[in-house]
Amino acid sequence: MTPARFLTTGEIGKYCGVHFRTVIRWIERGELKGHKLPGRGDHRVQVEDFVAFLHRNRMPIPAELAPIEPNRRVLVTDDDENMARAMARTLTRAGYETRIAGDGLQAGVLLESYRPGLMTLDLRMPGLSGFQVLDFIRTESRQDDLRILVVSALDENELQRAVSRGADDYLMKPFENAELVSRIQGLLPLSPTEA
Amino acid sequence: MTPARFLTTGEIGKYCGVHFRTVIRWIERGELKGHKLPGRGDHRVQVEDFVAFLHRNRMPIPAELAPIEPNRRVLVTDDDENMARAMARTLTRAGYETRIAGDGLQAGVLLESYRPGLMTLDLRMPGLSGFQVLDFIRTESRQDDLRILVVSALDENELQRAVSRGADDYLMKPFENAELVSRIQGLLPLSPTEA
DNA sequence: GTCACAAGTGTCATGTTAGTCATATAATCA
DNA sequence: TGATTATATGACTAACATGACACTTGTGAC
Repeated sequence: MTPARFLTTGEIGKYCGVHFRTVIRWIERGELKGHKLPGRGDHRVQVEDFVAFLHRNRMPIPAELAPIEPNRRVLVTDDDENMARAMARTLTRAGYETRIAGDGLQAGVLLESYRPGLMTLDLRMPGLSGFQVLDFIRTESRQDDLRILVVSALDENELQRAVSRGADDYLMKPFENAELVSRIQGLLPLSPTEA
Repeated sequence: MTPARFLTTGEIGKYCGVHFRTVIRWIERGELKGHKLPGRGDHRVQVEDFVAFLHRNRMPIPAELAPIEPNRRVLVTDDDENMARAMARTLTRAGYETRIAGDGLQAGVLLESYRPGLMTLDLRMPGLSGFQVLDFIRTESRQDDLRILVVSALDENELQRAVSRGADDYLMKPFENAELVSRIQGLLPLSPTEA
């Protein structure tokens, strides 16, 4: 439950690095939507109005006020650029956001900065053992909610082994686009409005 | 709630010894990240962005703006585990904190989660071109203040090229421990109490 | 050396806004 | 309830934005 649906002038002032006196003047000028309470005439601003105000003025939005949108971000890792692009295109059409990582470093950085809800993992990235990757992500990374779909041309035994090491599902190359989408939808469902 | 601290153009001007008019121009030119307030259009800059700006331009950082302990974290990347351990040990003795990344994925994750002030980069990581790494870090990652020390057995020409691609300094293998420490101290100085 | 040029910075004047102070009152907390 | 904190308000002061222009510095051509 969100603790404060409404913000006071003082709170807004702190968020904006501004004196609350200034916030009152913003409200009086109509730049920031708010209302007055009986009594002393305190101002209250709805969080969403404040966020809209911040957005309108290109001001940074504090993380705790940002609306939590469902995670539909997919990180596609594959050193074969064409393959990666094709997968990303398919997923974009299906309603996902995608980023591509062509090597381990990019994958690592994007895992932390892009915070995907799912990553596809090629078990044969150059310089990386896919199993080491799984172990590392499951033990070192703090992303418990990250789904991992292993995509590889290895035989089914290996893929099964990947699942036992921490992958959530697997897909054998070559595969149909529809198959890719359905596997991913199984792991990271989209809400009806997004699909 | 942790409201971000903001600075005005005047405050920044005093910190930098320039007129606030100049600060405004920096912001308009995009060299310093900032945003405007409604009303008069005052600029506000987040402390964190200002510190990054100072770091980028090799300007001294006022102590009161870095209340968080100075960053003395070093990420050692080398696929040769013995080499990595030796470097880490040397740096630990010199007063640094260290983490080791044995492959690109670990390096990427640790770059974002460990937030080192400096990383040593082996130009010959399996599956990674060192130059691609430099490009990627300098363009994609938002860690402007990350120092990169290239450590490699490549010839001097290549190392020079690495510097022109975004590395801050280089060190040829093999090297003496003292040399390693002095290079890193040059890029990421420890305060007297830490040394 | 010097000349021209470009880019960055400081200065000035003007208009507007944001911060400060004092005081009153409501809201919050123990 | 009583004490403390937060907010509102008005008047005043300080700070900032902006445009125009001058000054400084660095660079390259001659």
